[in-house]
Amino acid sequence: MQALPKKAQNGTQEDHAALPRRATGRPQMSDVALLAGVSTSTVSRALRMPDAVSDLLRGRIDAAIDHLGYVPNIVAGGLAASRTRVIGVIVPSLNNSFFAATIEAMDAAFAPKGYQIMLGNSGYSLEREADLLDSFLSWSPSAIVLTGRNHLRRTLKRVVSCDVPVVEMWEIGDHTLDTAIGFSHRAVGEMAAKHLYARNKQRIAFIGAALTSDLRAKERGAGFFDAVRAAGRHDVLSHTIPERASVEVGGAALAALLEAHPSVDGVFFSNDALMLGALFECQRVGIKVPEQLALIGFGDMDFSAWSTPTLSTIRPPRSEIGLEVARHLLARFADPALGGTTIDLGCQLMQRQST
Amino acid sequence: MQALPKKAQNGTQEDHAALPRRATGRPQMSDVALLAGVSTSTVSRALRMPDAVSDLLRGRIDAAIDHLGYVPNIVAGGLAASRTRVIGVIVPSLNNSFFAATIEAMDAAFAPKGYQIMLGNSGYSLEREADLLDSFLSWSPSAIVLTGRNHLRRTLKRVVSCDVPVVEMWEIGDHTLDTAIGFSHRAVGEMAAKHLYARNKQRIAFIGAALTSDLRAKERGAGFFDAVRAAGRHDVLSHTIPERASVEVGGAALAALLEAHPSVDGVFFSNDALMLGALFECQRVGIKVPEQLALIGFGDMDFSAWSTPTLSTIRPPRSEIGLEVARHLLARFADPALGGTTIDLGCQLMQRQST
DNA sequence: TAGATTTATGCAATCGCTTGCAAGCGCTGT
DNA sequence: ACAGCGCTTGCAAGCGATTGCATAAATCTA
Repeated sequence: MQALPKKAQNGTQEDHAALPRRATGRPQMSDVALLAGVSTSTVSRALRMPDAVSDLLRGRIDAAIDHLGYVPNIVAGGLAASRTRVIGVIVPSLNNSFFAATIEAMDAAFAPKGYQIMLGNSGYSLEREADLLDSFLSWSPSAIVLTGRNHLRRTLKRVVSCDVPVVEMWEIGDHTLDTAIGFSHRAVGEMAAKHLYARNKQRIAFIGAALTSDLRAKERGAGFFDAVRAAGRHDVLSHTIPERASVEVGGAALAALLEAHPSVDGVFFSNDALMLGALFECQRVGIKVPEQLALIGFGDMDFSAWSTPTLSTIRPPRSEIGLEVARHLLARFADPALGGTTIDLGCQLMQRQST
Repeated sequence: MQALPKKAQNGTQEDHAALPRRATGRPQMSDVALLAGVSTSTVSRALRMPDAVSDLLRGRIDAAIDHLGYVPNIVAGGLAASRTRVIGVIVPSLNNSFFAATIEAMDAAFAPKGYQIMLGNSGYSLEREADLLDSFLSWSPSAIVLTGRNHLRRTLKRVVSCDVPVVEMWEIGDHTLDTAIGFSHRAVGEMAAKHLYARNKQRIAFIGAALTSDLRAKERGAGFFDAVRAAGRHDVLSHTIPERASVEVGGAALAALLEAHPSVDGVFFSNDALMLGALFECQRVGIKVPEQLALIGFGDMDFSAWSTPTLSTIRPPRSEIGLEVARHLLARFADPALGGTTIDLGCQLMQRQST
């Protein structure tokens, strides 16, 4: 395809000669080298490891680069180096502001170092996660970041056979695939239950959404029940729904819970959105919060601190996770010996008016 | 592949010879070719244009591919073809659920066709947008998707000089860089004002956040004022704040507006989050919604349909935009003659209890 | 049945950069 | 004066695919 679209005069000086088969039209490293009077290897080094090149040449090269407006071809570089500065990140959802904050923070830390996040959305499906992983690996990424500790066998297999740094985020536990950065969801559930008891609530319950796919939410529920049992109560009250957590389903879930167990006086929600829906339901039917019913959630979403009443919740280290993942990986690229660590960033109880 | 980490037997037959300098350890196209008894060009064609290859060979190739678990090296392919199946998408924010929904939809449409979205977060900065564009272009993407119609000169320059399909989303207008898919924010503002008047409100106002950077929100405000003036009112009431829209700032903004203009009886918010904050403020100080004060927002966020009272809002075609962008681009890859269109997806007034 | 087309393959030349290796250079110590 | 050392630099061989062109085989005229 020569004629119309592109032009491609990347030849040495005469552009009458046989045109190259393809061309990007942009200046390339050899142009920079020519202009600076050095070889391409030196240009490459000036870019990759600046202090391996003398000040004199580095100056000439830099000048040539911005004279030409040279932008390296990352794809060519990636092929030659057989790895790209891509970080494959797989999250279960984008709509969920938890992960959005984590990704923003991660990206903010990676971008200045020249690493590009490649985002994948598994939709809480482990199958899809495995597929995404495969397609990410074909980019020869510098690292892979997965959400949670639960993966398909083939995911694990691929990941170990590919010898690429992997970090699991947003959840920690005993075993570790490689590196885990997050917090214990079980501890979150326990914290919620203990807090409700501390606020003198007697019959406390758990409302969870989409627990079959959102295993971290399920863990929070399990931690909650552990604490209930540890307190000597044996009636484990809960209402769970198959739908994804949202304000919409929160109200109905609360209504259903109260219908089944009218004496409940405190509720822990697997997610703040559910709790907000429940708060609206309380306003609708005239339940006093927190006097009649105490509410505590998870996530510390935007609205929780500013609703009427304000909502108690447990705040996960959303951006901290992203930042820490980036930090860890960056350190590891510099020194591959690192890795295999588990970092617990903990969670914070935000006590507000609803409890 | 067998031997543990890397091994690299991509030689012709004897692997005792000097090992290659580097190797990925994964099987490559030549392995597939060898096993299927064809040349690599045939394998490549079987992958790229299946019906250019005979059924017999295609069968053998497919078998070889999944026998070896071959995954093509996208980077090598990208270099050879001088373009990758990457779509560079730049949005102003990820936390904002508007764009998250658009991206999810776009990704869902692109992924099955083998295109990978590369996401960039400009943080509402045009400078950063331009930088991101540069770094995306060095990936030789198949297309670039930008948010909005407002860009730096150098962004435009780069984009035209690179001869890559570009679509601007979430906003349309008269001029078009290449293709625009979205809706008119001015029309949204007008719709809001007209609706408030239709509900018999007399003194209506606009509350906007971060209008200097969020030019689409500003447009919505401008459309609102247009309609106010068209209705013969000349006191254009508004309160704007520099912070980004959030539930937090919505309450304070409403309080400030009412302090300055106590007679206001209807408010249009540049964003639903602001409106929710204002609703909480109303609950706090005992303002009756909609009797004393009507509220209408923009975005139709998760909570708007389920709050107490439910909130009127104007719903943008969030996922529709993503889907349409993907559709357009996919069609265009097949037939490069397309392009230069503007698609207005419109917005929908969701009338609820707050007006 | 020979000649003209139309497929279906393979050959080999790239795509634009990275990097192992070796050569060049200016010093130092003896 | 020269071997030895460290630091820069260039040479050239890849990295693993894609694809223009040529060729072989199959199909279609006349």
